[in-house]
Amino acid sequence: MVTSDLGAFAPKYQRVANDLRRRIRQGEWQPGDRLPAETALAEHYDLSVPTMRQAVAVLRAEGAVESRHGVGTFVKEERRLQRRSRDRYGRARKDSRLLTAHLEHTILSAGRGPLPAHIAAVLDDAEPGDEVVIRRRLLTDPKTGTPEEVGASYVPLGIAAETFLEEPTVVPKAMFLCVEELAGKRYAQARDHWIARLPTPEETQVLGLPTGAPVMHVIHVARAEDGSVLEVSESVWPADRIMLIDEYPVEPEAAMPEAPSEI
Amino acid sequence: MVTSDLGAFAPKYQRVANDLRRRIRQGEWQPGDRLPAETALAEHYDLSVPTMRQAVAVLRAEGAVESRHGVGTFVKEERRLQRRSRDRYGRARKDSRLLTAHLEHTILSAGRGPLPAHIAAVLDDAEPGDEVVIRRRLLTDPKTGTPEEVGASYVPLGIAAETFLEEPTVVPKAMFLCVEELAGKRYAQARDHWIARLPTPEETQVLGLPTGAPVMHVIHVARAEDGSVLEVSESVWPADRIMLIDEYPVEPEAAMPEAPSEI
DNA sequence: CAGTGGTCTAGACCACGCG
DNA sequence: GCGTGGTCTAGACCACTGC
Repeated sequence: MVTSDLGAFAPKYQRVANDLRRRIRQGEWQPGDRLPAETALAEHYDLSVPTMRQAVAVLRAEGAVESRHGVGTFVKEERRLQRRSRDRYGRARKDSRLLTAHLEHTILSAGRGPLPAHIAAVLDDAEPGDEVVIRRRLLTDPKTGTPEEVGASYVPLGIAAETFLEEPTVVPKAMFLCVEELAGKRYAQARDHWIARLPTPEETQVLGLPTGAPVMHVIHVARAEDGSVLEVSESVWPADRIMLIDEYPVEPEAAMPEAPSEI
Repeated sequence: MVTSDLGAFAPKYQRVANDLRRRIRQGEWQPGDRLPAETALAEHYDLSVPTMRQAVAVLRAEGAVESRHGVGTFVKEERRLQRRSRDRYGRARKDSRLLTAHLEHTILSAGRGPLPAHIAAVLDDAEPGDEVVIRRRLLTDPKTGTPEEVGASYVPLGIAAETFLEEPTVVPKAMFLCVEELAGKRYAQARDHWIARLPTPEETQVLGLPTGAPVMHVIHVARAEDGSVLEVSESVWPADRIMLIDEYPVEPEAAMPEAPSEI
């Protein structure tokens, strides 16, 4: 395979961003170290300051560095915490990589409100604007104070109306156990919708994201055996801090080998 | 709940980006429509052209608009194709939302090479640099010519060496069936690792991504009953075109309700 | 106070696609 | 040729932090 001349004619800000990325990976600056000031870097690379800033902005959006206004630009530690999609149901709680137990849970708001359109879009049996109980939460690393996750739960009025789920306090036990008790039904099926995107302005603010940094967004729909929705829960994480894990058995007898596929 | 004054003191380029986003959502410009030229927009919003460009760049990274050099900036259709994480094993092939069957498969390269570090990082039983058979693929929408997915498969030498998997041609049937035949073992367990991030320069080029647009990256590890790796497959999609779906049964008896959790 | 990054301007020049 | 977006420059001014 021929190595392409990728980048030979790339714009300056990209070539410089690539070079900075390489120097960081090679350990020229360690996590926590401050990079030279943008004016100094601009001089070193023989660039104007705005173009140099554009190069640094690339690394900032990637999560490789973090800029603190008035202080400097620092190399970030590359730590992508692993999280299982099904941790919410209590399995694998003993796994040391589990996150949420270490995080501080805050309820941003709780009460009735209209079902957002992006939630209704993944449900066949609900309309945007339907009144539901909405609980918005924020999870923060108590050690660093860093916001790690922002999310919300949507519970049908028939289950949550006039209950403690309308109160803005952390629930006494795992959320799904509360809902099971109130609904009188057991969780039976789940469907997750995983999206990567850029954050909304609100998310940028709440999560303290740098401009251009993407987020991972999961909408989790839980239903009872009879198919009725018990709870919809959505979570948004800064993309550079998370890796979502999904383990499952393969059932080869279900295979239908008719179509060639490289996947 | 009090509506925050978010954006009242936000930078101009953000306020203008928000306004453009709103105008697009309200249908002032339909998908396919061309936005006014940046100079015209700059005049309308009483901004300098560079700042106006910065605002447009936000929408471009979000996937809301697409700029064609020398032509103009156009509103993109919001279509997020749904794809099941486990389609590769032939289930749900009848689902009309399944993607890969409609796509054109191209083998970019096939042959032996070292296991990349980011793949070894999710395996307990392999080291970066281990020699494996690597098949790199590109999936393209034949109607539009748009690249929709770039990816690779990594198969242990013991299975794929001296076989047709080292040839850069599309395999005659589903990949996992080929590997099962060659290995003499059945696929039994799978583990997926889902990451959202900004693309590498190579991915930006191959997928034709605008600057700042994120990608979704999945590493799929398939093992036999005895725990040996049969195949590792990774896929990268432009984030704005995909929603990954994961369905699974909930087993409430596995719950361990000891820890309060809002998730 | 000095140094840093964040925003914004004004304008030059180029590359691209189309008529 | 002309209008478009893509890149780059030079510099101003501000906001934030830490000494």
